[in-house]
Amino acid sequence: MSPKGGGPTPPAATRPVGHHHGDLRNALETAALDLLVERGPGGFTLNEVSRRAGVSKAAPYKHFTDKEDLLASLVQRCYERQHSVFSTAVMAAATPVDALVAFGAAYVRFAAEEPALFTLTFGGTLDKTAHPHLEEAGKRVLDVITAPAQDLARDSGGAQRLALAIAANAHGFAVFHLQGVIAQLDAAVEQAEDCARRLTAQ
Amino acid sequence: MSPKGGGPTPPAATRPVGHHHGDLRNALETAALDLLVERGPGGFTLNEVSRRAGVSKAAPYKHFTDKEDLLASLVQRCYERQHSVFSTAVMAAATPVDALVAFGAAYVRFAAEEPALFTLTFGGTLDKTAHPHLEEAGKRVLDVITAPAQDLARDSGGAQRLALAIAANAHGFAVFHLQGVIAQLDAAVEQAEDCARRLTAQ
DNA sequence: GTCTATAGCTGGATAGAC
DNA sequence: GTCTATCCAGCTATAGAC
Repeated sequence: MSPKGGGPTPPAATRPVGHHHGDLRNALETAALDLLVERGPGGFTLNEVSRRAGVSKAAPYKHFTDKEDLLASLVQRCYERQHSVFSTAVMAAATPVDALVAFGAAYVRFAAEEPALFTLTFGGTLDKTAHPHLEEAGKRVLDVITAPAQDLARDSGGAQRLALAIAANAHGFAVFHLQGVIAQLDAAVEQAEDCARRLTAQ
Repeated sequence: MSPKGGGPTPPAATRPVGHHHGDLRNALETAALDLLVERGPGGFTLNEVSRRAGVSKAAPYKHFTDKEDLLASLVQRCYERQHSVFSTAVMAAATPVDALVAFGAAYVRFAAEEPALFTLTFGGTLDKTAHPHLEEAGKRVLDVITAPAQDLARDSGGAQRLALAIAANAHGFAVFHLQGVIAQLDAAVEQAEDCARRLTAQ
C-alpha cells in the first residue's frame, strides 16, 4: 500500500537496516499523535517526535518536508480512516435510515477512539486552505452517505442538506463527548443516533 | 495611534500612565486573538503578542502568570460572551420552540463572528481539566436553554437531552461553516435552525 | 536512510531599574 | 506597571559523514 512494494528488501531476514525501523514514516506519525494528545498543538515539536520515535532530529526530514507536512499527512490519514470506517458502518445497514443512524454512531465513536486525529483535523490547528487536497478528502467523507440520503430526500439539494445535518449533528455530539460535556461515550452515541433518526423522519 | 503620540499625551486628563495603555490586559487579549487567527494554536507565542500590543516581552507577566493563563482567560471570555449573546437571543423568543431555534442560530453566528475565540475554546488547545472553573462556565452556557427545553420535554432528563441535542447540532453546523464545508453563513444558520425545529418537534 | 554536528533563531520567564 | 537586559532552553532546518 506504499511506494516500493516488496522489492528486494527481505523483510523477515537480513534487513539491510541502516539504523532503525523499516517504517519510520509511520512510526513518526504515531509518535506525533501521542505527542498531540499529551501536549496539544502548542507543545507539538518535531524534535520531540523524533525523540519518541527513537531517531535523530534530522531523520524526519527525509520523510516530511517540514513540521506542517507531517501534520497534513495526519489529517489526510484521519479522512482516509473516517472514510473507511464510515463506509463499513453504512454498508452494513439494511435501510437508508439505518445507514444514516449508523454513520452518526460511527462518527462519534471514531472521535472517541482517535481523539488526537479528530481534534487535529477539526480543531483548526492546520490551515486547510493551504492544502486543497485535504479539503477535497474532507468533503469526500460525506459522500459515504449521499446514497442513503438521496433515497430519503425529494431532490438532490434535500439529500445534501440531509447528509450535512446528519454529519453536523454527529460532529456536535463527538465534540461534546471529547470536551466532557457528555461524559459517557455510550450516552453520546445513543443521543446522536436518536437525533439522526429524528432528523431523517419527516 | 501607537506608543507615545505627539507631545505630552494627556488625552482626557492627566493620565497617570506609566508608559502605555490604560488597559493593557485587554489589549493583550485582543492581540492574542488576532494572533490565533493568523497563526493557529501552534504559532501562538507570548512574545509575538507583546510585540503586537506594542509592549515589552516582560509586560504580560504583570497581567498573566504565564502563557496558558492568558489562553484560559480568553476561554473564559468566550463562555461569558456566549452566555450573554445566547441569553439575549433566547429571551427575545416568543415560544419555547422559537427559543431553541434562536439559540441554534445565535450559536452558529457567534462562531462565525468570533472564530478565534470559538476555535480556541473548542479546538482542544487548552486542557480544561486543569481549569475546573472553565468547565463550570462551559456548562452554564447550556443553562440558557434549560427553561424552554423543560417546557417541551416530559421529564428533566428529556429536557437535558433536548438541550444537548440543540447545542450539539448547532455546534456541528458552526464547525462545518468554519471549516468551509458549508461556505455560506446564511446557509449554515438556516440549516441549523431547520434542524433545531425538527429536533424539538415530536 | 539515518546519524552527528551545528548554525541561527525564538521563546519563556526572571531580575532589577524607574 | 512597564522597560531593559539577560539567561537558558528548545526548536527548525541544513550540511556532510557513513
